[in-house]
Amino acid sequence: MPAAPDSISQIVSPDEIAEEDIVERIFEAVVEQRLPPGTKLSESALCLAFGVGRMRIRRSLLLLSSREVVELHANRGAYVASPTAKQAREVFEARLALEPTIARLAVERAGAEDIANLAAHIKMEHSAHHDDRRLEAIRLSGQFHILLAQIASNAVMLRMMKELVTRTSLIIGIFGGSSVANCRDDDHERIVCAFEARDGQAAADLMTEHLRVIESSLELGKKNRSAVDLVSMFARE
Amino acid sequence: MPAAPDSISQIVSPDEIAEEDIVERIFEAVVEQRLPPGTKLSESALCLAFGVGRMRIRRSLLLLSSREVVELHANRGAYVASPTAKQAREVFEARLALEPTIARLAVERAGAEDIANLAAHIKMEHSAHHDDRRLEAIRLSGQFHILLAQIASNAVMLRMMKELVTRTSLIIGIFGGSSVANCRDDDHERIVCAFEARDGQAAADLMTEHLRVIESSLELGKKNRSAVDLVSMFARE
DNA sequence: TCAGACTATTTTGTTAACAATCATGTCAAC
DNA sequence: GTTGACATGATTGTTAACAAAATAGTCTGA
Repeated sequence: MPAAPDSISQIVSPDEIAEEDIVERIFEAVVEQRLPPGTKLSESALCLAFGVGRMRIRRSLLLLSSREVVELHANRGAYVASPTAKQAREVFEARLALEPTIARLAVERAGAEDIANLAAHIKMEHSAHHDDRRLEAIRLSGQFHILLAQIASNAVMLRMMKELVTRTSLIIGIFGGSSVANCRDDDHERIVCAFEARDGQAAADLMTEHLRVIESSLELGKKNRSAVDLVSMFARE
Repeated sequence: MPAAPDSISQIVSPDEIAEEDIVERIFEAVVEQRLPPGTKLSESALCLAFGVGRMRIRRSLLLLSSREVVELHANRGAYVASPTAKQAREVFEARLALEPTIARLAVERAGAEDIANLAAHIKMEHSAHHDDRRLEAIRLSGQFHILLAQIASNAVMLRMMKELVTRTSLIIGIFGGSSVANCRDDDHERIVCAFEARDGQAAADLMTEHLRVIESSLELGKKNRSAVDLVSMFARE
């Protein structure tokens, strides 16, 4: 019998973490490239890490796999996904279909506060980039695109974008040539300028160009990493 | 010791159904409106229906909820989702962002066989509509949009479209005025004509118009069905 | 020294029993 | 007769033990 059932209206019990949060946390870790492609995600380790039972971890991994951020191999466990070149092209094709529209909608619907947030975000990106805080820079770079989807106020597209941004981090981890950072924040700045000018079409066009630049900076059609990599690595000529 | 481990390369054991198949089956049932919004999906019933254990049903329901086709209420079970008007607008906004691009890509990539399949599909739609096989007509109508995504050869967008088409069926079930069938198959026919003319831009434009017509035929901004419905239903004026 | 088979341990997958919550129906009191 | 509390039944959520698979390690034999 509960002593004081006064305001138990907290949605979740305070000491337990929901699987949605676990999914979100792993998404973040992948975006920041703290979890590189192919990393094994053993159940026991995750149980320890999050302090929850195996069932909850199992459900979280299933959700992650349904978003194609982790691969589930039967009887062998869960691994951070390693997108193929084909999948990489598909992800960018989807982003090119979605994000210009998102940018246009976001411009139409942005309030003064939203634009202020965007400006502040750009500043944070700049300073992170300037101070060589690489992890933070990567995280903010992805977050910018999420922020646009939030301003566009469309939950469906927001969810899609979270998945696509996360997978893009994996793609950059695999196919990103050594020099490639993530997004050039100059591009982001120009997009914010389009916001301040209230020019939706310009924002959409800039976004299209931005995505094209990122994709073309990748070395698709090259290594697959792992199996094939070894073959070519030791090929004699 | 296996007697003949010769070609056990069947991916799944033959007598057991995978949760992916269960998800697919329920998707189909929702598309065909055999599972109306709000239908309770009790675990025991589904266990009986698919002849599998509770765990697999549980996982399937989790996957379905992550696609927003079923709602999971804690301690109360799973129900077929009842999209709100807001969600309906978001779904159509996402479709308007994705499907014109999909149509254009599909035209670019369609082989002779694909176009033949599309023509055959239109015929089936016509005959189903003519013979008043309503269930079949609805199913084919949604299938047309999936077929385009398949021809576009983009797994990411194909998965998104399966979700959006399924949710659209729920939306039509709730907000579709009495007269609204699903898609007018004339629209589909015109899109196939654009394929035969190899005119990607025309296909994209026709798709945009097609989606706008469907959305505008809905009665959004009206009933929510269920709770609110009762209030207004018994309101004295 | 290396290859192959065998054993042991770890890790994943499944099942079943248990606990908790919610819905239904009943009964008493006003 | 209606409202409230109460008890019962059914359904969901969780835990723990068990089974199966895969990996790692060891040993034997060329």
